[in-house]
Amino acid sequence: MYDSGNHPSVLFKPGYKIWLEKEGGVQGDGFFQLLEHIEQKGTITAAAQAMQMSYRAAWGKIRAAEKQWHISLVTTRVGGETGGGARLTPGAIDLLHRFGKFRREVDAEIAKIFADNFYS
Amino acid sequence: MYDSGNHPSVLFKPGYKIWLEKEGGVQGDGFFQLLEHIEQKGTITAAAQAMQMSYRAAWGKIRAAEKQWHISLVTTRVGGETGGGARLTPGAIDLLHRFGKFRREVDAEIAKIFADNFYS
DNA sequence: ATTCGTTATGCACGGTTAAACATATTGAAT
DNA sequence: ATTCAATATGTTTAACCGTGCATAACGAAT
Repeated sequence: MYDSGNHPSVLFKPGYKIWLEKEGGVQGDGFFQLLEHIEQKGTITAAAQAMQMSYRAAWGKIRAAEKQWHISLVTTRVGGETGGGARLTPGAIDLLHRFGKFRREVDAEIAKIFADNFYS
Repeated sequence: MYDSGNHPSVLFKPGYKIWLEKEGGVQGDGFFQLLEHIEQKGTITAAAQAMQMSYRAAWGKIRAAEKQWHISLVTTRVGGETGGGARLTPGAIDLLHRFGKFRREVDAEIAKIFADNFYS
């Protein structure tokens, strides 16, 4: 019925999620990907579409992060010939780069640690 | 209103969650703590109380893990003078130790990586 | 046969979170 | 003044998950 004979450690994979916290506010991969898309596309609307989420959801995440973290992350302009647009603040760009590097290094390190403990 | 003047990286803390995956089944800290309590107390009931969860919830987690992972983790006996009891299988003990070490090493490594990227 | 503490399991309820809906508003261009 | 694309919000719906409730079965001891 059960294969308790085999080593249990085999076939397992590590799962994890990382994020940034500050005063109760937490944001992870999804949020920073959203910021990245805003930087590329120039509008929240296009960024939201790229992430397959509603504009409402995207806007809500940004607002929540700014409110909880007490930081300005996205500056917007409304109206005009293009309807409007959005850009990242220098602070957001800095945070984006730091988180990206943090994530990549964590990815590599967790893979290594996991292999050490589960494939030996 | 916003303190975009200050370096945004300051005051942030890293957040994360790690777990083990196998064929869709995932289990993390809570589950392994539960196993640890079962090992110490000898019954699922006592282990559940120690974790402030219902017996129902504890039992459900164990069953789910065994079913999804196709591994026997907890052997139980029902009835008798003590009413019954539960013990960990060798496979569960092995997994418990591996996860514990995995977690401790990840804890240390993430703290280091975070400091490198956010306090520099 | 009765008691007792534990395992075993279905089911119904509630709360938290995410997605969907519905409207305003803005401002350059024509 | 009308159009247009995007920002800006409140409100409502739906889905999911954990928790608790209720009940049954088990087996050694008395």
